[in-house]
Amino acid sequence: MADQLSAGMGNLGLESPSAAAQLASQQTARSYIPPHMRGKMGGPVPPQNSPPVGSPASPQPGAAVNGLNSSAWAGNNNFPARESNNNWPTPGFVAPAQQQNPQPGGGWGGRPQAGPFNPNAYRGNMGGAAPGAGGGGGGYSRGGGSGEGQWRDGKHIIGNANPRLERELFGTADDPSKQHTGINFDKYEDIPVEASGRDVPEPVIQFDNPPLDPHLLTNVFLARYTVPTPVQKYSIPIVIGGRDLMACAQTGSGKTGGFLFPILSQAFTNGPSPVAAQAGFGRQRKAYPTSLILAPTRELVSQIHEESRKFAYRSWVRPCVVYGGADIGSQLRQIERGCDLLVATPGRLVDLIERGRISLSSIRYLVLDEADRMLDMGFEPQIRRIVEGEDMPGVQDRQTLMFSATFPRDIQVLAHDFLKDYIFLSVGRVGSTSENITQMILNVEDGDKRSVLLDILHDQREKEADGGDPNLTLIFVETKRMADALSDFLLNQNFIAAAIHGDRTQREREAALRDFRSRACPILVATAVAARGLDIPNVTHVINYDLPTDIDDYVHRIGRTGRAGNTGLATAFFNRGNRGIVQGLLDLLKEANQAIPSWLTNIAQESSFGGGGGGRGGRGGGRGRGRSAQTDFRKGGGGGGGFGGAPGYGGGGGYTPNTGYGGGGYGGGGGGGGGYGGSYGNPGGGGGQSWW
DNA sequence: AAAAAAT
Repeated sequence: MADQLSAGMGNLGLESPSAAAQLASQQTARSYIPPHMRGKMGGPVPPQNSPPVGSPASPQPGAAVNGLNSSAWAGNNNFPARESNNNWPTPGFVAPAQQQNPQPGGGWGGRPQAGPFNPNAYRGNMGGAAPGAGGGGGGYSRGGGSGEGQWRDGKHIIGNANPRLERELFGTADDPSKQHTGINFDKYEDIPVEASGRDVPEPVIQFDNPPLDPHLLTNVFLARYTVPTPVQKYSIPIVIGGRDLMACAQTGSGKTGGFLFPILSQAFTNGPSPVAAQAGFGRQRKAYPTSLILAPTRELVSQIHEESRKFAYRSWVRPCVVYGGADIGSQLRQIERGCDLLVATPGRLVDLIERGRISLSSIRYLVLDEADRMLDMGFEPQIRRIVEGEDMPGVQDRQTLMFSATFPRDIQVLAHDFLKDYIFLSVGRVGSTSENITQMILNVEDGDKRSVLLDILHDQREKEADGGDPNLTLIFVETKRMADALSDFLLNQNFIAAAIHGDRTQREREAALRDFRSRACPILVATAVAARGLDIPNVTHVINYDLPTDIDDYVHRIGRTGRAGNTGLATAFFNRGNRGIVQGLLDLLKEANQAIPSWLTNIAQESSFGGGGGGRGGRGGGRGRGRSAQTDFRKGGGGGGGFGGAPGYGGGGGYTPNTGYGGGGYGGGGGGGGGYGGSYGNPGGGGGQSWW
C-alpha cells in the first residue's frame, strides 16, 4: 500500500497561466471578501458578539449534499415503494411550468408535458431498453442500458434497476467511500437560514411532504439522504416554484442537493424541452442540454456530476461533465450519448460551444456554483459569454440559481444581470458557532514540527488501537515541495500518507482524494489546493503544520473538520513567523469560545508594538480587513446608508470591495462611517469609489 | 508561496 501510494508522487508538469488570465485574476481577486456575520444582517447592526458565521467557504457540492444519516444500506424502504415502469402523476402540486414561465408560449415553459415528440428522436434512438424488457445486469449496450429511463409520449418511463450501477453510484455497506456516515442531524437544525425577497415560499420540512417527484425521492433515499438540510428546505420550494435564487451558502450546507433535487425533480416531471426534442431529431451530433451547472474547478464539477448521476439514476436525464485537462474526445462521445444535465467548467464549455457541439438554446435551468470563486479566477468573461453571448435563453426564459460564499459587489452585479426578481438566501455555516471544532494552538518552532507531528500521530494511533474511532487527518503545509517531503517522511515513519498539490496530475490528485475518503490512506498532506472547495467528508483532525498568512484561509482549513454537525479537532503549529495572523487568530478563538494560550496573547502584544501592524480596533485590525458578510443588499435600498456602518467591521478602516482598503485607512481612526457595509451595492458610502 | 483554467 505504501509503495503504491508513494509511487507516482513525483512532480509533473505545471502549465503556466497566460499573462492575460493572470492579470484578470489579479484584478478581480481584490474584491473577494469573506463572510462574517450572517443571518443578522440587513437589520440593525450586528452586535460584536453575534455568532460568527464562519468562513467564506467555498462551497462545495459533493459535500454539500450530505443530508443523510448513517442509516443502513438496507434502509431505503422508508419511502413509497414503486414498481419500475410507471409514469408518475406528480401528486400534490400544480404544473410548475406554468409558474416558472409566465410568458405564454415563450420558450419551454408553455407546454411541458404536452409535447407529442418522439423520445427516440430526442434520444437519437438510443433510449433502447423498453421497460420490462429483460431484467438484470447483462446485455445492454451503453446508452440504452438498464439504469436509464426515457421520456416517451409525454411520460417518464423509469428504467430498470441495474444492481451493478447501483452499487457503483450508491456504494455498499462495505465501501464507505460512497457513504456519508456519522452526520449529526441535530446540529443541522442550528444552521441559521434567512430568506428575503418577494413572496418567499414556505420551507419544506421533509423531502416527501410536498413537491419532489417520486422517482427523485426514490434516488434520494437510495443515497441515504433522509432529511433535507436547511438550505434544501428553502431551496426546494423556491426552485420548484419557478423562482430565481441567490444563495450565500457554504461547504457542507447541502448546497448541491439544494439545486439538484428540485431541478431533477422538475425535469423528471416535465420531460425534455420540446426544443431539445426537435433539435435532436435525426440524431445530430450537437447536444441540447436542459440544465447547465457551471463551477470553477475540475474537482468541483466532477463532484457535482457524481451526485447528479446518483439522483438521475433510472431517469430520462443523462448527466454529463466537461472540463479542461481531460481528453476532449471522450467527453465528446459522452455528450453524443445524451446530455441533458451538463456540469462544466467555463473554459471547456466555451470550447465545445465554439466547436458547435453544444447548444444552450434549450436551457431551462442555469446554476452558477461558487460564483465568487469563479470571478476570483478570472472567469467573468467566459461566464458572460456563455450566459449572454451565445444562444442561451434570456433571463426571463430560464430559471437561474447562483451560489456564492460571499456577496461582494461584483457578485451583486452578476446577480443583477443574470437573475430576475430573485429570492436571497443566506445560510449559516455548519458549526459556525463552532464549539464543535476544538482549536489547539501549539507553539512549535519550524525545526520541531516534524517531531511534534509524529507525537500527535502516534498518539492518535494508540487511541485507535484502544478502540477509538479511526481518524482522518488532513495536514496543511505551505509549499508543494513540503507536501511531498512530509508525506515521504511520514511514509518512512510507517504512517500511510499521500500528498495533494497543484503539481500533481489530475489523476494523482483524484487518487489521493479517493484513497483518503475511503480511509485506505488516512493521512493527507495538502497545500492550499485542498483548502477550499474539495469535498472531504468527516475529517477528524486538521493540522496546520504551516499556518496560512490569511486568517480566512485558516477558517477555511479548519472548516474541513467539524462538518455537518460533527465534532472535530484543529491543531496549529504557531511560531513567530506566523505573527501576521495572530490578531485574527485571537479574535477567532475568542469568538469560537476556545482556550487561548497566554503565550499567544503575549506574542500579539509584542507585535502590536512592533510597528508594522497598524490599528487594532475590533475585527479587521491588521490589514484593515474584516471578514465579509452577506446580506440581501436590496433591503438596504439604494441610499448611502443601507445597512452600512456596522460597527464591528468599521475599526481599522472599511474594506470596500471595489477599491480595496478604503475608508479610514490604517491606524484605527476610521471607524463609523467608513464601515464595511456602506460600500455594499452603492458607491456613495464610506470609502466609496475613490482611487486608492 | 500557491492555486486555478481551453489548447
